[in-house]
Amino acid sequence: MERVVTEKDITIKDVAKHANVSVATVSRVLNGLDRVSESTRKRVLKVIDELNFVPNTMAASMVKKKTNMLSVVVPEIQNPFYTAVIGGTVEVAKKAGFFTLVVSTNGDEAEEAEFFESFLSKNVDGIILIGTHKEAEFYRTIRKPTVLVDRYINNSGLDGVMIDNYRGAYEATRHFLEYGHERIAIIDGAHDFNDGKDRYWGYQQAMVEFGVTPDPKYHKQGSWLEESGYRSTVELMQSEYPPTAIFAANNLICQGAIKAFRDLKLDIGEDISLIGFDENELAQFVQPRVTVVRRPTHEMGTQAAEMLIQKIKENDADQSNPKKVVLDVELMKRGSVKKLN
Amino acid sequence: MERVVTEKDITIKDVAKHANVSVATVSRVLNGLDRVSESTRKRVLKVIDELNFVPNTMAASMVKKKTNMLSVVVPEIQNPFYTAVIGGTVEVAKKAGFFTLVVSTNGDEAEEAEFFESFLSKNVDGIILIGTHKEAEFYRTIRKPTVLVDRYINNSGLDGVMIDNYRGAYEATRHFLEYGHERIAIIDGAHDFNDGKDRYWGYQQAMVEFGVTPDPKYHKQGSWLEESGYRSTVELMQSEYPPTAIFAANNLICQGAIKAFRDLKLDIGEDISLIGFDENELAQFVQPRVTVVRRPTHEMGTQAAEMLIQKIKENDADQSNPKKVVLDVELMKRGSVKKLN
DNA sequence: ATATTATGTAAAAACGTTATCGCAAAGTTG
DNA sequence: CAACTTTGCGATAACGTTTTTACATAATAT
Repeated sequence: MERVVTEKDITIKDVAKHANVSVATVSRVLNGLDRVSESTRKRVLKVIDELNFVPNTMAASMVKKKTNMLSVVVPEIQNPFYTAVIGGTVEVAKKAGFFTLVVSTNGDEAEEAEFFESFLSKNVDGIILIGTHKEAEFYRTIRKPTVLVDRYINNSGLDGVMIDNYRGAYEATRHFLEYGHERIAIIDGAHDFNDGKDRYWGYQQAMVEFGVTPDPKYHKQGSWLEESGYRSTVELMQSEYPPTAIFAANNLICQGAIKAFRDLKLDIGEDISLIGFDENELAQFVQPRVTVVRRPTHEMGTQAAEMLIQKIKENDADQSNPKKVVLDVELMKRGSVKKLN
Repeated sequence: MERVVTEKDITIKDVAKHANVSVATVSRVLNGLDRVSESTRKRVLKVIDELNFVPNTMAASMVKKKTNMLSVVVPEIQNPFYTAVIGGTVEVAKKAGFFTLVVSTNGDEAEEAEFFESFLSKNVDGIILIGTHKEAEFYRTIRKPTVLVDRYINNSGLDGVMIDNYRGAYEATRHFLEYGHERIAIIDGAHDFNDGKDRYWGYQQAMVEFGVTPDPKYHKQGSWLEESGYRSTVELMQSEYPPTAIFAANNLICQGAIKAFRDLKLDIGEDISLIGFDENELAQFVQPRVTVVRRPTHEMGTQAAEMLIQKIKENDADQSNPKKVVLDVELMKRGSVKKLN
């Protein structure tokens, strides 16, 4: 049986032998930091090409203690918000010569922990993390340059790129109020992280400022998923005093609400006013389109990657003085809010 | 300044020293293949815990020549079809003890090639690939267990998990024909890969079988993106003899068509009949919902991962006898096709 | 009691690189 | 032309594991 010689068997030693130089020299031409005469450089390069040699980066990074890999850890790879963030980080990482590994934890603390125990977390040069763990303790044990995205954990000691959730919700609610709404409902999920809390808080603040007392029956708290948004919307609209306006605190809840209105035969912008948080497919589809709080998803990814790479270059895993960046949100006014005054 | 001792400095040697055993013994308890007396096992384990030792998997895999990592390479991480496949592979990979690295090539041949030159491709135990390259030559140089998904490249020598694109398109078209349609249009993109070709082919076959000659003006070939689907739909509907039915050959094109109908104020299932390929958000939203050809996206991922892991275990990078699995598609009949007869 | 086999462990050689020394040969200075 | 500097390269020690070989000691068989 004929045996095919695969490239992986060829090492730097073979190259050295064929080129009549030492392995050190081959390594030098490979990395190009040290001076090598032009003639030997050419010769070595030629042999490398002939033998189809590809260096074993694993061995290299063992001694260099660098892998040129980042990883970005997200709760859910199917959510467009997260893929947008991923897109951003991959983009800048690549420019800086880093490869990006994507890990999805399914929002499960155990899976997240498992990742940090694994091969990856140890050999990656840095981590971009949209965390699932709630306690700061977990984050403090991370011994790697790390940047949190979206959800910031107080006392985690880590850098973070966030958006102003408070202001986003505040602006949305104020928009309702300025258009004369008072029976304004908010649909959100668990307040496990700051983002959720802040959105609720922003909503409340705006209400209070306009002299409207937030009514608990207009706060529907379920999960952050579409189905929950659907159910909450139906309940609200079928209650005795249905709201005239609904703030859907994330993209999936908003989609649920839109579907509910479709099934309840309620016209958005007419029978009911709606503002969503984050862009989503349906918000852009229905007529009139739905006003949403937009955040710079892609930019969150690029920002985080830039900060992380900076940290890596400075060899900085220091957790004593975390840097936080807050990006701005924007209220995309479209036709889903009816003017009552 | 107080110096924090980080875990990464602790090696198997330290453990050995503290436990009064040799490094070999520590390795043995770590891997558990060799017999170690219960007492020393306990002792070593205790030290490992105390010192917070975590083995450097990089070093390990260098000698083992195994990393327990797979990678899945997709053209576009934002497309839900691909994320579904990813979800499937990650699921079974994890069960088998493999970590999955996700790489997105943006449908760019150069980026794909770059990946195969990089660290990852060399140190991963196997690859699941939704390829971007068109020539078989590229695939024949891959010296790793690899399974192609969705797009099969003839003569690549690689295993593949595909679906029956031909039959999917055939069934869709036949459905139109059986409901009395004759002016049936197809909107697709470039025929770069088999999937696209086969879908067009299936459409044509059905037409011919029903004695309807496919009219070239009803074949709109643009890109596979939403915008192109939108434009093609508008052109078709504004032409002199608009079709009564449209087959949108992928998820994005279908979304484009739905948006076009909205803007043209055409009622789906009434003014125009529509069948899409692949599930999508809008197809499930509009009323009536849109009939689509459904393929088992998640299962494509799980199947591929199973085949790959099998191959890895058998240490099989043989390209002489590729195994192909073709999964079945299903026509999800909903309300978007009007009966004309 | 002796020969045989099983058990538990240590020592050392890999794995494929890079980094540190060190030493010739060639180039530069005064 | 002697005394330095460069320049170019080879030897070799890391890096942190696993694997192989070898060798005691304990258990079992005859």
